[in-house]
Amino acid sequence: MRLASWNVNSIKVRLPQLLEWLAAEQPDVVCLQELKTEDAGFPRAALEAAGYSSVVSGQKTYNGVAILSRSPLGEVATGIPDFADEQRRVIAATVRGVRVVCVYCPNGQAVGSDKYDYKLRWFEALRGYLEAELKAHPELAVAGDFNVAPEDRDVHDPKAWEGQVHVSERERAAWRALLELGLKDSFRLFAQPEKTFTWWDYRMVAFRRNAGLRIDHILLSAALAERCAAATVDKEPRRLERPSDHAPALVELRAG
DNA sequence: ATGGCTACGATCCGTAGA
Repeated sequence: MRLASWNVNSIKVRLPQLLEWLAAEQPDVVCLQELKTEDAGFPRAALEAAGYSSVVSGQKTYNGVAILSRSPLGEVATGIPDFADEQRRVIAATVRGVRVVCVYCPNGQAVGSDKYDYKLRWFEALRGYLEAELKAHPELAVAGDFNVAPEDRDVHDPKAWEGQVHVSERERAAWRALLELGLKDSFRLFAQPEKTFTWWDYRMVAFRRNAGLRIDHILLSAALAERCAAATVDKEPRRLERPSDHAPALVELRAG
């Protein structure tokens, strides 16, 4: 099973690129973030025609997540249980026995801001949710835009970013708390090229300078990590005209 | 100099992203 995650930064703007990418890469399951549209505006028919069924938790202007799959999607759930949140950031479904949780974690804006506090509370709620999901579903993948660069090697210029939002100690601790549940950062299961990132600012010709962060991740439970044959980042879509500022992350899972 | 794009929904600029 080929599983991907991509923050598309508007499904309406990126649909042509998404369709081309699906045809080229043939992923089985795709977690999408930042749809920026309500469910009614989601291009369900176009994706169906491309061979993908979808489940969506959309929102106007901000946020919005979806899971696409070439196999049937079951046990669909949205949001984090017991965490009241207007923002559509989480959707989960089961595909071929694998529990897939798609997340768009809060940005946090600036350390010390209200949004930063919300980000930390949100991660704590996510941790509790994933702890329960792991117990119910040993084959668990959590894919999305985490808005955390876990280590300095995930940051193009650690000195410039020191203490900033996305790399601050409390955010990294929140990330490590997810790993402590027994989840593995799939990207780090393999030797990787240095300075592999998943996000580059639209400004400052950041992509051409590879001035990026690795903030989009696919976490795997132990049972899935054992079956993981590859974990990569596909920078190609970021090279296109009018790209998303994020690149897709992918994993290859052997049959269980 | 802390900006610089991009998307959105509302105007002809503000909010948010990261």
